[in-house]
Parts: sequence; structure tokens; C-alpha cells
Amino acid sequence: MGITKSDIFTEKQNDLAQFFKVLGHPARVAILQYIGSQNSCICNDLVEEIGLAQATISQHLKELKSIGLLKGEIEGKKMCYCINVERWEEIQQHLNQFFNNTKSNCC
Amino acid sequence: MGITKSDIFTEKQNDLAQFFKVLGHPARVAILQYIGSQNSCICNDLVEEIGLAQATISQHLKELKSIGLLKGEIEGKKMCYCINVERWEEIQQHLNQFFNNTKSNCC
DNA sequence: ATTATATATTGCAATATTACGATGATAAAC
DNA sequence: GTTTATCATCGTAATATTGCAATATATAAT
Repeated sequence: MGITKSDIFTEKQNDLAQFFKVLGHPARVAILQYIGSQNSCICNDLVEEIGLAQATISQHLKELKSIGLLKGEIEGKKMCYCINVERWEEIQQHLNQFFNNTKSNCC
Repeated sequence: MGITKSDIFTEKQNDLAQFFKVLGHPARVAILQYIGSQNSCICNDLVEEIGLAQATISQHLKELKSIGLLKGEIEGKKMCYCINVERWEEIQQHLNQFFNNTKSNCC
């Protein structure tokens, strides 16, 4: 099918999976790492840096924005994409909670 | 296309994205949470617990095994799937390193 | 031996994702 | 106002993922 049966899971499970899913592409990992290494960021830099077409980068940025990880401000004709640090730490906490709460003690 | 251009990214970026990707499905999140809440686990329990067909659960288990997060031991005619705690903590560390190293200071 | 139970694998249909060229939209530069 | 630069969106092709029924495999129970 290709369709995920979201309705049989809790909202938390769906949200958590969504965070993981958005981070689950090397281009998006690379984008975040590059933005993190700079003080600001412009989409066009990424096109050269990453090596994907402009339209593709733009799409990946959109997905990162969709979970609030990036915020973009218009600076004249350029866009300044930055990591939303508050959200970044919030998501990191969520993921760590998942890891810490899901400890097993069998085998 | 649907094909990821893995060759333009580093191995670390691809690995990291792969971890995230495998965790990026609510069924797999739910499976891990359920296994974590028990002391051992049987696939058939999961079918009732999660509400997906047996074949589908089996497939998700396979993906979780593919990154080493689960280990399965045969117990008679049953399978005992458990979380591989060492690997679990290793992956948690990798993800936290990514989050901590990718801090931005702009905007 | 046969049957029941538990899980894996295969094959397939439906949908999602990835990537890109083409095209829009917007603002600076001229 | 025309051009240039930067980014978003649309449309589309190729591939991946999800989910399930059917089937295969393997062991336990009878």
C-alpha cells in the first residue's frame, strides 16, 4: 500500500515517528550539519554544498520546516534559514525520553 | 525518482539517516515500546497488540533487526525478540552527538 | 504421521518519496 | 521597466515503502 495506518497509533507515537522520519534522509542530515557549521544559511549555498538540484534542496528544507526544526527569514532577495534552537532541544529531549523509557531487561 | 543519492553523502551521514529512518514509522516505535515494556516478546503478541497483519509486523521486525536494534532467539516454536541494549545505547549516543554537534548560533 | 502453532518469505497493489526541469514569484541591480 | 538573482511550487518519472493474502518453513502436540 505505502500508506501508514496512523489511526491505530497514539498521537505521541505518530509524532515521534514523524521526527525520526524527517531526520531519516542523508540530505536533511547534511543540511542540518551545514547550517549548524555556519552562522547563517542561504539555500543557494546548500545547492553547491550538497550537490542536489535547487528544487530538491528546497523540498528538503520544507520538510525540516514542517517539524519546526528550521525557521527562515527573508533577507532581501535571499532567505536566511536557521536552526530553531528551542525546537531543536525540545525534539532532542523527546527522542531521549523515548530511548530512556524504552529500556528492556530481558535476555 | 524515489531513489536517494547516497553516494554524495558521507558514510556517517548515511548511517545516521538510516537509524532515523528505521525509527521513522509509528509501528516500529510502538513495537519497541511494547518490547521495552515486557521482559520478552513474541511476534504474535505484537500482532494483537499493534493491530497490523502478521506479515506486516514480521517485516517491521526485520527492519529493526537490520540496524541491530533487535535480536531474536528461537525458543522452541516461538521467537523471543529482545532489544539489543548495547546497540540501543550506542545508537542513542550517535543521535545525541549529532544533536549536540549541530548547534547553531545565528539569528 | 498428522495437525496445530508461530514466524518468515513471496508477490502484489496502493501510496509515498525522491529528484529534477520548468515555471512562478519576489526583490535588488541596472 | 528590464534584467538578474534567489527561492518556491508544480508536474512528472523513477523508485521505495507499506500492508496484506497466500504460501513456506519449522517445531510442538496429538
